[in-house]
Amino acid sequence: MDHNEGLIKEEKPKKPRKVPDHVILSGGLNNRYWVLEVEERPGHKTLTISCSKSLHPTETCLLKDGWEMTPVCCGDVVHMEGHSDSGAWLVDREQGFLVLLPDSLISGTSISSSIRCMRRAVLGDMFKSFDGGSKQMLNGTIVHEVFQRAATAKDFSLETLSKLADQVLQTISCLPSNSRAPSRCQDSATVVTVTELADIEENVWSPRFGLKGKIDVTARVRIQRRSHRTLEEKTVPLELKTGKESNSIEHRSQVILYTLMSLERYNPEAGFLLYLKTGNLHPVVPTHMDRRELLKLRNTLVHYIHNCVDKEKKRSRLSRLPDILTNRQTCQYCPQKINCALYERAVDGNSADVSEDVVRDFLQLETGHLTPPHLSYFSHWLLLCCLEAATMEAKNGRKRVWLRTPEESEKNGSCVGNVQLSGPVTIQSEGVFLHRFQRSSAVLQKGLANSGLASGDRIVVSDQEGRLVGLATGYLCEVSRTCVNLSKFSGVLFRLDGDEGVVGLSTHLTNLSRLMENGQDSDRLRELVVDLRPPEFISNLSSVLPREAKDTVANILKGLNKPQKQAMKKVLLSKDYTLIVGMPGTGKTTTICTLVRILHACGFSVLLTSYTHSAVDNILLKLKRFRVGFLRLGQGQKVHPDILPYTEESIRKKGVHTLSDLEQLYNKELVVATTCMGIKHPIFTRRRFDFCIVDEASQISQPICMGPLFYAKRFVLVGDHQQLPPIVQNQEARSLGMDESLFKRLELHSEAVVQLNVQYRMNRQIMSLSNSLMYEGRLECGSERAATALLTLPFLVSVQSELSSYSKTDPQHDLAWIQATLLPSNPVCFLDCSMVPALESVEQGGVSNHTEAALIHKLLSLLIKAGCKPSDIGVIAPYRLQLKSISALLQSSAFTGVEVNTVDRYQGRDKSLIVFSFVKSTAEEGNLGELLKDWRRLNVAITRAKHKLLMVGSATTLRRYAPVEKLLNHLQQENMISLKHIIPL
DNA sequence: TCTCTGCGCAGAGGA
Repeated sequence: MDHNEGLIKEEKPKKPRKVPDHVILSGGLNNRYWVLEVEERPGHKTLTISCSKSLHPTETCLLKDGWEMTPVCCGDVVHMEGHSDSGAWLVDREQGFLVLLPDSLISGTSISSSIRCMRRAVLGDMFKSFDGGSKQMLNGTIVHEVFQRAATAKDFSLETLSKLADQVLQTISCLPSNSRAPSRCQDSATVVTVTELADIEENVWSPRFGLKGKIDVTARVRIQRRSHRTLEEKTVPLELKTGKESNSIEHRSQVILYTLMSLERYNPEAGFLLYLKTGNLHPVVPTHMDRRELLKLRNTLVHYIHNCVDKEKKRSRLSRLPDILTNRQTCQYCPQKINCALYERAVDGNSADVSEDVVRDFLQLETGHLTPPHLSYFSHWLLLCCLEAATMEAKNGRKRVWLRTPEESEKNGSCVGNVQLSGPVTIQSEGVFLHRFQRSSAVLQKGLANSGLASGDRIVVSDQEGRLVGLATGYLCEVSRTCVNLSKFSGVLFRLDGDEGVVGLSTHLTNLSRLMENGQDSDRLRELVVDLRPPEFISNLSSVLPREAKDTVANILKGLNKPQKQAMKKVLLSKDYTLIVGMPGTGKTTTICTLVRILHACGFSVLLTSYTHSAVDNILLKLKRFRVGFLRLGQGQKVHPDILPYTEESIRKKGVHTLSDLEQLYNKELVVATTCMGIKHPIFTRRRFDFCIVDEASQISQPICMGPLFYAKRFVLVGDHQQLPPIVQNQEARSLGMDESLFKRLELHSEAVVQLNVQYRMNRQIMSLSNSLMYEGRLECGSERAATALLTLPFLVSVQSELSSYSKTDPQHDLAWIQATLLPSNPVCFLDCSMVPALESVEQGGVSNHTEAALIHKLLSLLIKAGCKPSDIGVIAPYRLQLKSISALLQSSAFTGVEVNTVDRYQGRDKSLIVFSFVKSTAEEGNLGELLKDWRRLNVAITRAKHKLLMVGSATTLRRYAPVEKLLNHLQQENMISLKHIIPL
């Protein structure tokens, strides 16, 4: 018997009985239930659910009349609509809804597109297609814009329309053929008149139904029913259509979904479809059946989106998608064609054997140009991205906007609640509004200044009660100011949440899909990236170097050291790519800047990119000084102030009126700079470059790094794989190689690699640490001056004598170790706290070590007293929580300027003096943590100091980390200082 | 066991 029971348990997919930390459950209107059990019977399904994290008490939910087909699993979160009879919910034909995974908001268009093809809707969620769209779509966008502007101005006269059209686009020939104000809808029984516009492009998030969308027009209407002889005022959604007047299920479904998602805002009973070609207004009055069927579609869609990987024997693999349609007509215009075929072959390469002829022909047509290695590269990275996306989704902070109260969110600094509009809303520029918010008087004393939100942050505006979620998004201009239009809510209390956004990995997947396309750019890149075809070089410089540029180039080269010169030469000779390894302190930025100058002088066009905005701007700031012109693409909010004049936004302000003006703006500069993610810019539909340079390349994941490479004939990757790799959150994805950058992958072709090994940052002793840890002695000092540079401490003598006298009066305290530590002539010190002891403390959200923090505080006080400038000091720790505890001790003004940051954030930067807190110190075995196991992170940490590096940690614990052990073994006796007890000062 | 930067968005029509 026991044996049997064991077997049955094994068969059922075992889901954790415990609810994970990030899941938030609740009862009430916006309830969230956890599914504990699913029992299937013919014709119905019973769920055991609970809205309490303790999973007690439980309730039941009976699904029937088609609802039993809902793909709900144990461990899912669901939302219940309808009512329960003492804990027993019923969802059937007549009543109730079940919303699966309600915190994944699905857009109205996704759902309506799933009516025709569920597979397309799922793929559409994964891959944002790149194709610029059709003429009709462009026309649609323009006409929408014109209509909405005319509606705002309440003027539909032909003159106004054509004026507005001119504003939208200078060259326009397509206007709605019927330009009268479309405000009436008549059928025999009712007359509907639009009386007022409440909003344009209203953004709606509906966590109750798991929906989101943008409503073209929200209108106030007067409904006159002949039979009742009554007048009714209503607010309703209006969906504009510029194409054929089809009144199709898709169009109507969109409207039905809009009425559902705005239920809490104004409870519309109906919505309208407005066809601009004819001016006809079609009422859409949703029935329970309509809503029921659309929510069922939503549930199926969200199920596929969330379960794109499944686990078999602890190994994840891609799940099957809904079947491919065999109706070629529907597929003809599908933008997901290639992804549809790729996915089919990626998941099951042999499926072509069993499928129908039409499908086989389709697969051949779309993917026939690809070899098995290509397909497996695609499916491998697709799996990695799906794994990573799942981890990111679980942590997705956006749902906190509706699941957490503002008070809860304020505690971790991501929110400001209880604010009111104060003062008038002003228009900043076209469609951008400036709002002022103020704490309502009840909570005024708390103030806004020290919330976690800072100017430049993206924020989401919602109402305090959670009825109007995601009303608008915008940027925080100054504390208490934002740019969104909310003038209609003058009496409402708002909350502002920091918006991390939902990035997902759609750029990764889009790039991967692009790599598989059948076309010149993709074919070439596939050959280099996937097939690893060896890069080719030409043999003679004279053929690439224009005669008139020779002198200029020679002049520029003068300032470079030998390996830097080699790098320049290699790039010029390359036909495919060059990899530049920039070891710490070897002047990567200078090298890139010089490279751009040379290429520019030769008349080559250059696409200059990096992963982060700051890295892009660092190069541009240098470039600017050499009078090399460039165009900087990207959000002004993120760009360095000194680079702002070079952005498209700023140049446009000076007057770009015609298409040729725009063309000029995009083509004028040889050098265009942006981040790797910024490649969706329209400039890339036209322009190709001679060279693409990618900085920070060893920190960028392969699918992102290849993005800009599509647009250039040759590329240069700059990085150092001995420093930090791309960050991958999902453990399995990391173990399957997601943290291998393209830089690392291509490095096997050593003929393409140039090493910059001459460094000017560290003095000899500091450099030798890194040399023994990572570079096997290859790193060299560029000058005797750099090699011997020491920290300057003008008042050291007085500090030392103070310490001596303290030692004399208190002989039990031997302070000689501090005196030794302070000496500039002792550039590397490891302060061993094993004996103190200085134990770490593990809290939720991180690890810290208060003793190390206190020690660092003392050391810095003395060093600053001895004359070290606070701005020359950097404090580094691997864990955020430790930074917090150190910063807390450095509050006094004496420390202003000391920069406390993580290893990761210090990459690419340096300071004269660096103090590194290892934090980890534990008596027990195990639980070592990942961060310090990484050789590369340690390498970064010890190569940030120019003149002096102080390390604080417990050698006995740290020896258990292989990289730290190697470091400790290298340290000479005089570098190791063992502390016996806590400092007495 | 905790390191973090990118992103505008959903929808613009066509069968």
